[in-house]
Amino acid sequence: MKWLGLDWDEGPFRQTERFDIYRAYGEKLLSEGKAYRCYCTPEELEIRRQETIEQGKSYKYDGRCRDIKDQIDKPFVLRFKMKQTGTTIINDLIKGPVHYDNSQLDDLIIIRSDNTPTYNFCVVVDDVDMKITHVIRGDDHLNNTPKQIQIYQALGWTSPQFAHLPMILGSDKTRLSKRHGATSVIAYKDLGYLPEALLNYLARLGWSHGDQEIFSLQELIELFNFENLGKSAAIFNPEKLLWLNSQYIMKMRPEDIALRVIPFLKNDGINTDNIDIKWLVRLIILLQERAKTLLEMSKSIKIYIEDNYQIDEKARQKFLNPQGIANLTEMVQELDKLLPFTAESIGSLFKEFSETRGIKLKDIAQTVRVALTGSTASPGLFEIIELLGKERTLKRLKSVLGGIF
RNA sequence: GUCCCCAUCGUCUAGAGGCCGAGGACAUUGCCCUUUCAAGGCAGUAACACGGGUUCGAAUCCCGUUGGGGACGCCA
Repeated sequence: MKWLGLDWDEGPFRQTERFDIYRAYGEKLLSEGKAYRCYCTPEELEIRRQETIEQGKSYKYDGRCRDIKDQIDKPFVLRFKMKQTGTTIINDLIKGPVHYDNSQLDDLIIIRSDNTPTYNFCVVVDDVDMKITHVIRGDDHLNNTPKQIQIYQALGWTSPQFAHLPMILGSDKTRLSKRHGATSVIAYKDLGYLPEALLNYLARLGWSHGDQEIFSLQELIELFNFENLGKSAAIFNPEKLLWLNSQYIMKMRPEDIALRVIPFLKNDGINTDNIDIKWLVRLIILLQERAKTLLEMSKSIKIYIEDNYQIDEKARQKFLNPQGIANLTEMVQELDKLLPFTAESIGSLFKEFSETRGIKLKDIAQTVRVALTGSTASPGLFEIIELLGKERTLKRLKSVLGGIF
């Protein structure tokens, strides 16, 4: 959450540290006759469960220990006495009213035989104890809610407002979980995603504000509401997240990108201590609209920092052929003479070079690009040359020529 | 199986009975720009699951069907 830029006001609270509170509430319900001791063993329950399933019926605890008056000298759990008639209604902020027939709600265990409380009991007690007004959670909890509502009532408390958000599904349409590829939030950090982008993407999943796609955290805080939340599950779409990430990278200040990309460079074995930040920022400006993630950005930067880049084999065959080498040799001489050494003057030189030789600009440009960066794709060549400077440009080009002859 | 939820382009969504011959975004296709790759611009393909109602009029309301998801633990 911290990585996402999210903050919280209280806690965290550990339920394991609050066991006494839950037990006290359990005792209270027991003494008021709203809960009872159940002596059925897990094994017995399992057998009964199997039997009902075999008969094709839905299992529900039959309440056989409800009316045992005397305390028996056997291990027991505390079960909550659910109403058996009538209806429990959730007035959900998102789903609207949801009705449950009380006859299908069974007496759930609130305290285990080892005297520890169960999840469904803990959350209710916590809400009561901490005077929680709104419970907002995934709609996989919707079915627990009617049971919880009855416990709030038994505790003499009006239940909080509920809002059950739709699930986020994986591309296979099953619930997103640790099992299938569902990368954890922090894994996106390592992949070079910006927390702002991920947060934006997640917020837009199941919620909308007209046609707006990009929201700052501040806007999200101001605009987020229950009315514009959707009811149906959404499928996680990595491509759109990637697009959003690239949008954020394009709009971010290059100085800020520099700060965030440095850890990636370090991670790639680059000594970032002697990097000239101003130079790095200039490079980032050129890379900003081409890199979709910080990781991509880092890989691109590496090419301009380290001179031992690899030349793509296909590119070499296509552009560093005999004609290309001849042109490159002449270009090295021209560049060597060039003053001042700026993107503008370099551009003029290239145009003049191609015109006087009757070749296309892109032919010489691509040849130099491949020699200089190892690839047919890069930011504007003249800017790259300027950024590298005369010395390193010539060093790189000569080394390519040297490697061939 | 039982119960609950949900249903608009491949995906995220706009849509609160007439403004919808359904809008935006991602992806995709074509074109433009161009020293490459991007970015950007323009154009295109593409959806109201189906069947009944209600209404002068339904993507919008009701019912059913189908499909999808979730829950059915001495897990959380």
